[in-house]
Amino acid sequence: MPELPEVETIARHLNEALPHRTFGRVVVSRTDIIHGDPRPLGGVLTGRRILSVRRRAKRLVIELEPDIHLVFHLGMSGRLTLSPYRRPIEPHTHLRIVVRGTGQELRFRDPRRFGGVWCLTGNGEYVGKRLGKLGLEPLDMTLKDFRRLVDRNRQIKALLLDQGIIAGLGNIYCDESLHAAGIHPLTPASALDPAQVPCLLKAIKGTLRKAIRFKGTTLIDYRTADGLEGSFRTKLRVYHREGQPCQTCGTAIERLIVAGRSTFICPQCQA
DNA sequence: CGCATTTCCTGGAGGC
DNA sequence: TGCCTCCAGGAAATGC
Repeated sequence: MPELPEVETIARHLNEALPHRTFGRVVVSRTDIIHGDPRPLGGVLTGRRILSVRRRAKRLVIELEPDIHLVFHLGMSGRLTLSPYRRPIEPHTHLRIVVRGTGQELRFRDPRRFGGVWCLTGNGEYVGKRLGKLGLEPLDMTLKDFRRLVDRNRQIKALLLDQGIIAGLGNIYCDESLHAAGIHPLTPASALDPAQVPCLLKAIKGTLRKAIRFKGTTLIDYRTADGLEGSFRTKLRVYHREGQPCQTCGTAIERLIVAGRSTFICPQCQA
C-alpha cells in the first residue's frame, strides 16, 4: 500500500536515474488507466527530456520539457519500476516507457487498478477522474497549521486519512502515528488535549521520516523502483499485529474498524 | 455543507 | 485438490 514513504522512496530512486534522459517508445496496454491529455501518450512523451522526479502526497510526478507533467498514483497494488527492457513483462503491466540510452524502461503495473496515470500538458486542462484536491504535506506542516486542521469534530483517524486535509498518510502510518502519540483513533479531533496536538504532529513526522529511512513498508505488493522490498515492516508497532504484545506495555494489540478501515491499537497505551 | 458509508478491482487466504 | 466466499484499501461517488 504505497503511502508517502513508499512513494518518496520510489521518487528519490527515479530522480537519481532519470533526469537529463529522454523517453523513447511508449507502450500502453490499458488505455482506461491513462487520464489527462487525450492524445496518444507516445506522441506526447517520446523524444521528451526528463527534468525531475518528485513526490506530492502519494503521487509521483515526472516533469518533462516542455511543461509536461506525468503523474502516477499507485493506488493499492501499483508498482512503478525501472526494469531492463528485455526482462519478461509481468501480468497487469499497463504502461511501459523506454528510457533511451539505459537499456531500461519504466513499467507501471497495477493488478487492482486503483491507481492510474495522468498526463498533464499545458495548463493541465484535461485531468479526468481521481485526481482531486490535496491538503498539506505532512512533513511541511507547522504546529499552527496542524492546530487549525484538527479543530473539527471528526474522528481523528478519519481526519488524518482525508487527503483533502493532510495529503500522504494512509492506513499504516495513521495507526503507527496514533499509537506513538498515545491517542485512540476514535477520539474526536476537537476533543484532543492541547498537549496531545504537538505530540501527534511529532509522531506523524517522526514515523514518516523513519519509514523513509527504511524505504517503506512491504506487506504484499509494494516494491521500490528497483524491485526490492521496503524494510519498515519490522519496525511496525501496531499495524497488522493483532494479538501480538505491545512493545511498550505488553498488552495484546487489538483490531477495530474506523472510517471503514482495519485499525490496530494498543488498548492500554491508546485508552 | 459536512461527514459517514458504499463502491470499484484482483489475488490471496481460509473454509469445507 | 478444487471450489467457494471473504477480505485488503485509496479515494470518488453516493447517502443522509
